[in-house]
Amino acid sequence: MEASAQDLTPTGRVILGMLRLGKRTGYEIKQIVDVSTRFFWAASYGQIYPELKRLEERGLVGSRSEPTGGRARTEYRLTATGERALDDWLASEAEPAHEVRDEAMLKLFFSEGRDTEEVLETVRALRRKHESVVARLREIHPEPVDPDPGPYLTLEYGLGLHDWAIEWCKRTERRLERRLARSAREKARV
Amino acid sequence: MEASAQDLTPTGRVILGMLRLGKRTGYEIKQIVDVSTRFFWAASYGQIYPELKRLEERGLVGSRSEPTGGRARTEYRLTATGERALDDWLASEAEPAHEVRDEAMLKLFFSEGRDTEEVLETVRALRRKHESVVARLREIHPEPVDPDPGPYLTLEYGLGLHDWAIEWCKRTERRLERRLARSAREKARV
DNA sequence: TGGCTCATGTAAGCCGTTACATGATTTT
DNA sequence: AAAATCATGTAACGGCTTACATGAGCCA
Repeated sequence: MEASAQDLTPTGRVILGMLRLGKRTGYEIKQIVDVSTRFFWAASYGQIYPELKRLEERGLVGSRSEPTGGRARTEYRLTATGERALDDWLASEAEPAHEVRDEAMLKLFFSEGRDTEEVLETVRALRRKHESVVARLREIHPEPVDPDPGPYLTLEYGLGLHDWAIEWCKRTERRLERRLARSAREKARV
Repeated sequence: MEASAQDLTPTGRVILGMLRLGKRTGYEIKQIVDVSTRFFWAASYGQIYPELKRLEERGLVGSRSEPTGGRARTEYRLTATGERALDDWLASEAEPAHEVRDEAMLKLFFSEGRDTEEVLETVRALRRKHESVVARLREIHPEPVDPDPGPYLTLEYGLGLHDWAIEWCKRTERRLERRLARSAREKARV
């Protein structure tokens, strides 16, 4: 039985993809993940190093010791099997995983009856969060040009999505501010 | 030492929140999560039942056996301490967790050089996915009216967000279709 | 009477983060 | 000389999903 796309672990996918993009060491993979896919797919050292070894055992990657002076360093590359597994995964029509954990939304869900001022602070914090993501995304590529699929496409998606979220926050903040002003007026009347 | 908001586990938060909304059994909590928060915060039986027991040990919830005929059934309710923990969490200014795992985006990130037709299929599948989410969200509340924070606010967010994603997919599909037509013309010329 | 819903739980396993440990090289 | 960066790894723990196991009540 051939190793198929379904056998790739989540972190295995990132690793194979990054190796094809020319990354070589576990360290390098982690660095690039942290400024690219981590906005929709993170990976930690605790996953990357063990997974590289497992991928090697399964023949999807090969390794070579390439120290920098006295500093240990292992370069990895895709094998033909690994490349096939990557392509199979990319072409696979299995329902792609999509998970979200958004604590701010969970707070808002349970916010009926809370002080408007407090809720407002939750929304403002959420907006600031999305703004900081947008800022970091803009740093990555200040001048998007490449119309092809690949890193630019997902960057553009991220920018658009977080921009939308910022606008939603602003609208919601205005709504809550009006509520606040209204209840202040009512209080004054009493 | 008082139990503070920081001690609440992720699932613990959902449970306390749902109990305040009037849910009573683990089963009921799971049912409601599956048609509400699960779009931004899921929970499974394997987490809910053990967590209810832990919350009880810590005094944040209380339980009472309330069988339906011969069918075992345990009703839970918030204690004063639990209510305080919930409020503390809602008001806490700790950076709220925000995690995304979007396999479709990961595929697109690694899609440089893939057949345009294949990439197009990935984007179409993504659009269908968002469309099905929007369809399910619309079923929940066909006529949103409530302007207050709470379930309606997050529903509105979900609808807007997934709608935005659908539009992005459509734009991207058109872009890729043009690319496909262009390369078909070029091939014809050769 | 058969299937669905209500209801509770456990066990195995996967996946992941954090913190720790180590040490060389490069930059300031 | 110190701090940052390059580089690799492990251990402990947390959290979650899936599958399994069980059984009562309700409806067609």
